[in-house]
Amino acid sequence: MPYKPEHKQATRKRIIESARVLFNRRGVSDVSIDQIMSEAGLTRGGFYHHFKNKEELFAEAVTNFLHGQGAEMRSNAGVNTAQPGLEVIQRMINGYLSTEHLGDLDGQCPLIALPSDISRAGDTVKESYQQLLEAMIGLFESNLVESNLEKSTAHRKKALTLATMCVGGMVLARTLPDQHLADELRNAARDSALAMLNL
Amino acid sequence: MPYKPEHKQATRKRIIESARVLFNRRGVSDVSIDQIMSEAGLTRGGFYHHFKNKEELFAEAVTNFLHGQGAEMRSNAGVNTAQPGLEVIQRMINGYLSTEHLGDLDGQCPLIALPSDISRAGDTVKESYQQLLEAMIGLFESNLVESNLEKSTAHRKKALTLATMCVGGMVLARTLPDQHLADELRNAARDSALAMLNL
DNA sequence: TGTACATCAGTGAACGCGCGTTCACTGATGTAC
DNA sequence: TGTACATCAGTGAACGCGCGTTCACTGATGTAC
Repeated sequence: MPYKPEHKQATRKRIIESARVLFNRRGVSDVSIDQIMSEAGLTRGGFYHHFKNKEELFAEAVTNFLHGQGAEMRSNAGVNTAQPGLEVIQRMINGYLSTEHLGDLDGQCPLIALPSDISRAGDTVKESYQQLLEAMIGLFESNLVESNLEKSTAHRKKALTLATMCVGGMVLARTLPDQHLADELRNAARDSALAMLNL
Repeated sequence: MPYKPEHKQATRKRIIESARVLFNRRGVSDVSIDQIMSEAGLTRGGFYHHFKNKEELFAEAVTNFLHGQGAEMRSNAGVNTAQPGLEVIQRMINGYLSTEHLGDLDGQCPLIALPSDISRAGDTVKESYQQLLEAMIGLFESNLVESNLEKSTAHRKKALTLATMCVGGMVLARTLPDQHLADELRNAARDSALAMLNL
């Protein structure tokens, strides 16, 4: 038997990671399989040994973020390491709406970089995207529950609103040509989100 | 002199309107100039008598919404006809985050349909997009000023946050495959936005 | 330990196709007389 | 009022190009002996 199973696995990961970065930079339609494979140090022909088609790769790229940079963002907010509570939410909001995240074109959350691409993609992609959003909503919701006395339906609504503000603020900030307005909007979203925590 | 000047103007409008609808449905990259011209009842060759290139048409399509359907949305909220005040904002939020707006793929606001396309486009497009967003922020801001006693910096921040919630809520709702979650999120955004008005 | 070999990850030429854009043209129009 | 004509909006064939995908192949690998 030629090559160990890990070898193919590792190549596959490399293609997904290359795709994730290029999609984040230029969108799905404007990045070719040639470019993705080349960025991964491979040639185009090999692509179909790893994926059924471009759409499958797209879904994998979103899922990859969920378990990679996304998990890192949640971990930076203190999930699993810190005491659960509003401080975890606070760190997540500050991180998500930060200047660093806005500037990190390669590492940014796909919720920000690719909403239009995803709304036009197939169900597999959309489900990956939904999982990612649900991870964010879940982080907010569970850390609200532990922290104050509101009813859980109110918590749920608050968690959904916080997710809307985080993603919405960043999507708009990324799109505006006027940097000052972009910052103003992002800061307003962040402050209003933090204000909802009643810290 | 052949044809009246209005004739070319009218054709140009027809092309822009055709583009606006098709872009809304399928995005900019996935709609061809052939399809746009054909939808407008013309053939591809004539396109360059009206526009420098596809990008210029994109910018025009966004601006067209601002003065067309967008103006209609603002007018439905009661701008210029009703007493200025929180009720105008309330109607705008309810309309923007409505089931009707979510279902209106052809007539929807480009802020919702095309954020990713715009973030990758040139400055002309981005400026058209910014004008559209500023119209929304301006509606919120000016109708807050007339209505209560907060400081104007607080009004500005609130207007920016409301715009984030409206656009963010709809962008996310459009992208989620689970209709129930999409509705839940959109309703949460709407309720939280309305709650900021202290009606 | 050394070698022959089966496997299959990766290669790169080729496919048909639709794209954005160009251009020589055509023919409906409004005007000058 | 009727006609000859200049204009230019609109046509459609053609361009080079890069796309997603297919496929016959090649050669590095781990294994069997």
